[in-house]
Amino acid sequence: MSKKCHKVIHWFRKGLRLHDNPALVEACKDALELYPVFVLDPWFVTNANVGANRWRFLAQTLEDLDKNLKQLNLRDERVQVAMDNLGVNVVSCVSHTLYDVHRVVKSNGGKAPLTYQSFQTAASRLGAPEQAIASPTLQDLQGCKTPVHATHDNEYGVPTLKDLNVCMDDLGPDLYPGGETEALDRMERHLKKVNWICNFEKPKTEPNSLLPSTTVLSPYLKFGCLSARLFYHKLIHVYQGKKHSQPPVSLVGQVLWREFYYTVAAVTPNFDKMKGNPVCKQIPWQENSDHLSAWKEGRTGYPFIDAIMIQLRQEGWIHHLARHAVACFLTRGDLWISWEEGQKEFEKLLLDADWSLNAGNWMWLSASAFFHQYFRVYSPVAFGKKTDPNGDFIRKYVPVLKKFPAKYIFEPWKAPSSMQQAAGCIVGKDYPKPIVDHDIVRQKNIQRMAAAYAASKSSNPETNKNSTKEAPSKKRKLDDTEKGSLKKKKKS
DNA sequence: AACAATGTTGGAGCA
DNA sequence: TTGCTCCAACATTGT
Repeated sequence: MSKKCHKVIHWFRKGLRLHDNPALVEACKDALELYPVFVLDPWFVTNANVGANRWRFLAQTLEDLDKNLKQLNLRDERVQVAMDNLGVNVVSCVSHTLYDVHRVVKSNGGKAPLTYQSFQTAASRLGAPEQAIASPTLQDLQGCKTPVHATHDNEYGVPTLKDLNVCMDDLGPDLYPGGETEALDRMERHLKKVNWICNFEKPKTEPNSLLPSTTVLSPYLKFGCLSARLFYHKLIHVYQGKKHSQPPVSLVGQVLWREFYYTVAAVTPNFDKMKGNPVCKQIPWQENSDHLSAWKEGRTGYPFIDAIMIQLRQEGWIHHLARHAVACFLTRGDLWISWEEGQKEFEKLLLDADWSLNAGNWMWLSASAFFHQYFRVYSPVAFGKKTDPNGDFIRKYVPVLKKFPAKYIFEPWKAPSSMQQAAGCIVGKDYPKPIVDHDIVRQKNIQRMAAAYAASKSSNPETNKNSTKEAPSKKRKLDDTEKGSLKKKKKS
């Protein structure tokens, strides 16, 4: 069948794995000589927004990939070869997402789906996602050599963190090692918990547990150490014949959220910016470098927010709802700073930082797109108490506060000074006072959001398809009372 | 055609 | 303790 007559380059870009890698299998079929390469652009090394933990994850992933490729004897022949760029045939395959996202857009009438439901409907018209394919085997590679120079490892081997100029002091504990091997192990460990898989509902998981309450497969999906299609079908297999949760809250639903953001991002210009982004509400955010650095460095004076930001910096992963809390705080909730600033910091520090998801979720949380109920504001005090009334999460990540009693640990500035003294932490000296008064700025910012929404309506009414006539505020009040009475009707 | 219902994930105050 | 209201939105689908 296979005609092993070509010299083939397999360019590893996203799918840093052997399993479910159709382009790699395709390459193996045809290759007399195979050159698997991963390109680390020197420009990228200098300029990319990548923190130490994320560099380490990538280096570990490349090490693991290199090891797995070696097991396929993909580098056992050391032959001098002259590369010939003429007649190179490029094969690229969809395997980073469940679907070809452009087909999903087409299925949605050529428009980006702006709700999860419309995305789901459009995607389901395409049928189930394709099955993941097997890793290439030694059999597949019979008759194929991978010529390398004797100096290969020195010149083209996996770079060390030192090569990458990573600041070793910035590295936190190595909780989530990179690589396909770890990804598959981690997935299998979770798949064994059948009841947990079947009952999983994302909004019910905890943002501030001491151990992650979710799978933490996101970094592996981001780098392609794990195939989304493989995870999807493994989940469907566990569900077979059992009652199980449904999208959007289920685990399959989480993979579909990823797909949703990939789909919208693929056809939306300037998706990672406010200006020139047709789906993004234009909001007059303000700059405040003091507040921004306090947020980044975990010095806002709100222990729940600060603990999350410190966990992010140290460990490179925080729970989805913790992201909600700090994102709301930075933008529409408290600091009124552009979501683009938060996006940059997440991109640098999150192991799972994924362009489409990062931008999409920041727009969601700042009520700039997809989500519009801007009066739903997370309290930096109350939200964390629900799942961690004792404040153990805060005690772990902001240890200066650890001696405060539970009653005050979410708002230490309210503790009597004798208690602050006993705890060995004076607020304003050993731990900052709150940089804003949440109860006050919350009100003010809701008003600002209302104004921004109203402005976008009047300046750009044709984006609203059926707004041929203006909706004056009196009319709006009428709608409100109608809504209220309807709610009552529904209940009775 | 017009209108109703629906949607991952808020919180305070009050009965 | 639970459930409702207020804060006052938008895209999409169903009737």
